[in-house]
Amino acid sequence: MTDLELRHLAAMAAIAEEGSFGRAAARLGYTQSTVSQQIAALERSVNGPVFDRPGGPRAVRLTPLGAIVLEHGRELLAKAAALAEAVDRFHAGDGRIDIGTFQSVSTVILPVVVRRLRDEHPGCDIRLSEEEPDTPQIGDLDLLFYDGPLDGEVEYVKLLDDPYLLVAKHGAFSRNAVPLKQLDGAPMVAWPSICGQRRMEEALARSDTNPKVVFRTAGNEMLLSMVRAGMGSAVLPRLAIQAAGAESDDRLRIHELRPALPPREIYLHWPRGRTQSPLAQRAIAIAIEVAADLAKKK
Amino acid sequence: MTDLELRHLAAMAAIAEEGSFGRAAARLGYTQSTVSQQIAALERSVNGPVFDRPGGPRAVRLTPLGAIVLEHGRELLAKAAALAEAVDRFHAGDGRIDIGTFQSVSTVILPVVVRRLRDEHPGCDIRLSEEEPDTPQIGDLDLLFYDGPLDGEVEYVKLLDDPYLLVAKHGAFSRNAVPLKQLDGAPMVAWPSICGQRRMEEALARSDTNPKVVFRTAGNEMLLSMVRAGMGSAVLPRLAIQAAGAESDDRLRIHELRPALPPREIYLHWPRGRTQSPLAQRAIAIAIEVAADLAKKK
DNA sequence: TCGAACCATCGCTGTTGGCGATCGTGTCGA
DNA sequence: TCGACACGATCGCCAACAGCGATGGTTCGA
Repeated sequence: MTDLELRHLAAMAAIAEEGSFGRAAARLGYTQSTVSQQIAALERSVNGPVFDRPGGPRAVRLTPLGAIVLEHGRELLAKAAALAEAVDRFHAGDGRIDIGTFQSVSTVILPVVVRRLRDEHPGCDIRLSEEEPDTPQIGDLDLLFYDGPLDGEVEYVKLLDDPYLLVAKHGAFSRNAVPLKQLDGAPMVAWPSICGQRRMEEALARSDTNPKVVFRTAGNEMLLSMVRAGMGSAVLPRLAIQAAGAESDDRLRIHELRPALPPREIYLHWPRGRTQSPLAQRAIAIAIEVAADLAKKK
Repeated sequence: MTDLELRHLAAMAAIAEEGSFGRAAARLGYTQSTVSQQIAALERSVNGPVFDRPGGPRAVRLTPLGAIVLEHGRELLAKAAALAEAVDRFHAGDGRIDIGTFQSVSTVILPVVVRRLRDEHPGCDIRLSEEEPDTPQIGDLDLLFYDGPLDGEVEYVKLLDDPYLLVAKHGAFSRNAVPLKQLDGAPMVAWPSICGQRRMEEALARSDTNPKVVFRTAGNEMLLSMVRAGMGSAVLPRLAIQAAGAESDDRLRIHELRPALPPREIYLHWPRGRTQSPLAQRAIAIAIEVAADLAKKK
């Protein structure tokens, strides 16, 4: 079964269409004798003749066995062509890519990356999944955004530093730059304490600043509403603030912190030692570009 | 596209299932180095790695490209297996056969042949076609029954001689053997004058015997009804008489003719120079057997 | 009867498929 | 930390084979 060769089937199909070994050979770029031997080999492997050769200038003709072989053979050739085309598409950058992200990490970067990827490769199949917050694992993902470097079988790049800023109700703080200490005991709304959020709060604590967190949610809109309502202020990464449109809201004011907190770092991870698809490689490149643009625009 | 080989895909599938080049090699009956080279060749033809080799005792793993190749590859292998199975079935005698017959030629033989063929090969696809009476051609048929040998690109065997007998109303003729001359001017019912029928009537004429044909039809039942009704007698081949059940009808009597007319000869034809399917070969053999049995039973 | 258009076959050659042996490498246990 | 594995990659070798050109055998048509 595995001793039949696609080459032979292709020759057979060509002969069936041309009606002659010689013309088929010319079409395929072979010699007549080669094609003759190919068919002989094919006939050996199906254990019977596939063409009747009437002799003389009359066209060869499929035998009943030949009809069966060719019928299936054409399907095989079609599948082989489909495979070749799929491989070409893959190399051209189409295909599937699985991207993971944790919570709201990169609500700004990821959408831009996805859009540019779709623009470049309209046929590609981009799958996003928001991972559970407790187990940062690459798993079967091609790419994973996370606010910090991960351990294990991964490689990564730091995409950018995302500085923490204070969002407060307009008038709550008079200066543009707010001393950290001023937040000690102050009412705050915040993200759930996972990952980077926990690191940030630990950094606050190391500066003897312990705000009173009165509400936690992962929803940025909700947080800003709470700030506007006077529940408290919020310490958020700049990208999250921009994405939520807090800058253009007159009721809110963005302050820097003094001293500045260590910024949230957004990392892009991918499995180490695994061959990346061209699509994934492109996605990494795009993500780095987009991050660089964001960092430049400050 | 045509440079990929089923062998390589089979190796790839085995590796994907075994998780190791070596185990796959053992399963396929190859050496590890051979399998390694097969995959190398495959990777050359798809222009990229299909497995990541982590090194050490860890299992190899499909790359994204490999996943695509294997996905299509499995289909290819399945198609190849289907081809092999179809070929096997063909050699076992299943398959399609087109049988042609002219008018009522072999109303006895053909049904028996078909029944035995179906019994031997329940999966076979037997197609019968009754041809137009004016153009005896083999065309694309595998087998053709005809009452006489045909010219052209055919081979044939004579299956049997089918003697012409006289069917008359009981009491119309006193003797068992009726002299031909007695039919001269006598009323007769007969088949349409085609093929063997015309030959038979010409033989009558050569003996200066010109019956008066009062009715023609290809329907044997109809003919016998006419005979019973006293319209005339009928000269028919023995097989047709037996098939119509005239022998067991008290109102009818079967007579021999003196001298006997040259018998109807039933021939089986098949295209010359074309390879026959095993099924067709078997059908020919069966037809010859059946005809011999009929001739023996007289 | 010859020529033309076929396919089969033969000898040859460069390539390749498969093998055994060896090497490099990563993992895991002592 | 360091061998002892368990892998796949690679090398050299040999037999097999694919493809080629030339030749031969058939069949049909002029």
